[in-house]
Amino acid sequence: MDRFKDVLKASNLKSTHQRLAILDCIDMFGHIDVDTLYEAILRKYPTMSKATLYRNINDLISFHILEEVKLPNQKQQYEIKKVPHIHLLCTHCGCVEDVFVETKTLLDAVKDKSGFTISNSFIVMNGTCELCSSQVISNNTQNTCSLEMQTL
Amino acid sequence: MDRFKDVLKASNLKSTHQRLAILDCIDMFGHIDVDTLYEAILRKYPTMSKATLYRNINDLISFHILEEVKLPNQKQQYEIKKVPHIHLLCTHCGCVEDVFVETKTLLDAVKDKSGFTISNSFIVMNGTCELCSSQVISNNTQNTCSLEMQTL
DNA sequence: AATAAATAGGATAATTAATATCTTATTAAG
DNA sequence: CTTAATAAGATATTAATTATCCTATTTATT
Repeated sequence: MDRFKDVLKASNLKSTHQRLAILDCIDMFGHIDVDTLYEAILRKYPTMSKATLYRNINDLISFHILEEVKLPNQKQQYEIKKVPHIHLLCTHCGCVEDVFVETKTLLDAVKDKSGFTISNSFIVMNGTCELCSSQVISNNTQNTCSLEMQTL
Repeated sequence: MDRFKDVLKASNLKSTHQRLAILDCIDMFGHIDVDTLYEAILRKYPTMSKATLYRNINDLISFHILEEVKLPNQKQQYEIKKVPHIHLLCTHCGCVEDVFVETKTLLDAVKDKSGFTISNSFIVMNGTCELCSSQVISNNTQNTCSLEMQTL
């Protein structure tokens, strides 16, 4: 069940309920900002302090367990660190999708042109997701592609 | 001299000294965060209020004259809006370079795989710039590739 | 299981960042 | 030069983030 226990242990971090809740919740949402995360966690742990949330997010990032996701015109979001991938932000419904596509060709081109040694890339694309495209979206209708959290 | 006067006029925005200073300064630095920008502008306009800076940054963004630049592990930066390009962040000296490389192939691949209609892409790469690569950088030595502002 | 050391959590205060409000000043058009 | 529109500055307010300090929990060891 608690695969994140092992992840924490590997970094010599204690498996507190709060940390596991944070990780499970982020994992479930895929991508989430601090406030939404806090709200969601409060339902399960009404006593969790916001300081604890901020502290843990920062700690988990410094141990490379979490990763920040910076999206244009959006609050900072976080995700479980995984293999490199591209983020797609639907500007209609706000959902964020991951897509795994080969980027080596682009990185090589950039390297050649700039002289930079590239170690990492962060790619975000704006657009319209398949669901939103398939519907005629009225001005005040919004899809909600993002998961609701069922159980923590 | 003041090419930004025309830019402002085109959006029916008044050419105040403050706005021109903000635009000139961002243009000179290329990429800059709010605090550095404020500091730099204070040298020329010691009376400029921070509220004015924030207000103008937001206004200029909404008129697509400025654009936010989100870099990993960095404070939010801003640049003059230009044609789409890739940002390279040197993790040694902190400098940010623009590089103009064809991305259509990647966008098409992402589109095919995801079903998203892509309207915009934001690409940042981390790495080591040419100057830093060419030097043996000791732990506490940092290049300063970023411009110092000479005249505003 | 009980104990103890290390570490993390919670509450709160403090700091920092960003925005809103209101009055005065500046811009730009006539 | 005058005037209407808009922007600036000062300040207050709100929001976001971090620091501090004391208590609680975890985990290794007996």
